[in-house]
Amino acid sequence: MRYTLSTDTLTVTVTLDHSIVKKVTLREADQSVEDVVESGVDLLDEISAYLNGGRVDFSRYAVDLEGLTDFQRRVLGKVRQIPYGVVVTYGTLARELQTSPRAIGNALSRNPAPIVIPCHRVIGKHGIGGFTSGVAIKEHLLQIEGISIDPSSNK
DNA sequence: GTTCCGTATATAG
DNA sequence: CTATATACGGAAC
Repeated sequence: MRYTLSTDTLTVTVTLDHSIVKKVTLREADQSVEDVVESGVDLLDEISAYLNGGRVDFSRYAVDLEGLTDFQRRVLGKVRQIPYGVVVTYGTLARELQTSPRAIGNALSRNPAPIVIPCHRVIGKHGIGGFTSGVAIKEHLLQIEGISIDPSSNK
C-alpha cells in the first residue's frame, strides 16, 4: 500500500508491503495539494510526529533491503544506529567499516527509505554532503532535529 | 580559497 | 576485465 503525507514544506510517500517498508520518497511540498494523513498506520503517524518536531526513533521498522549489496546493508545498518539529533561524517563511518568515505556516500545514495533509515545524519567533514532528494531537504530534516550546518557548505 | 589525487564500491561496456 | 562515476577527504597550490 502507498501512502502520502505532507507538511507545508515536505511531501513524504511511503510504500508498505504489509508491515515491511519498501520505499520512502521525499520531495518538496507542492503548495497546491495538502494530502490528508490517513491515520491508523503506525509508521505514518510517527513520521507525521517526527516532521512536527517529535523525537521519534524509527529503528523498530523493518525495511526491505532486497537488491542491495551486503556492503550497502552494512552501511545502512550502521546508519540506523545513529541517534536522533546526532550527526556523523562519511569519514567516521568509513573508518568504522574499514572503507573509504566515497564508498559510504555511494552506499547511502541507495537508501530506499530516507527518514526511516536516517542517512541525513551523515554529513561531510567540511560541508553538509549530498542527498539524493536534494540537499535542501537534508538541511530541513537536520533543522527539524535541531542541527544547523556550518555556513561553510562546500559542494 | 582553489585543484588534484587516492580511495572503495558500483555499473556499463 | 577495463573504464567511468560518485552523497569524500586530504594534500598541494
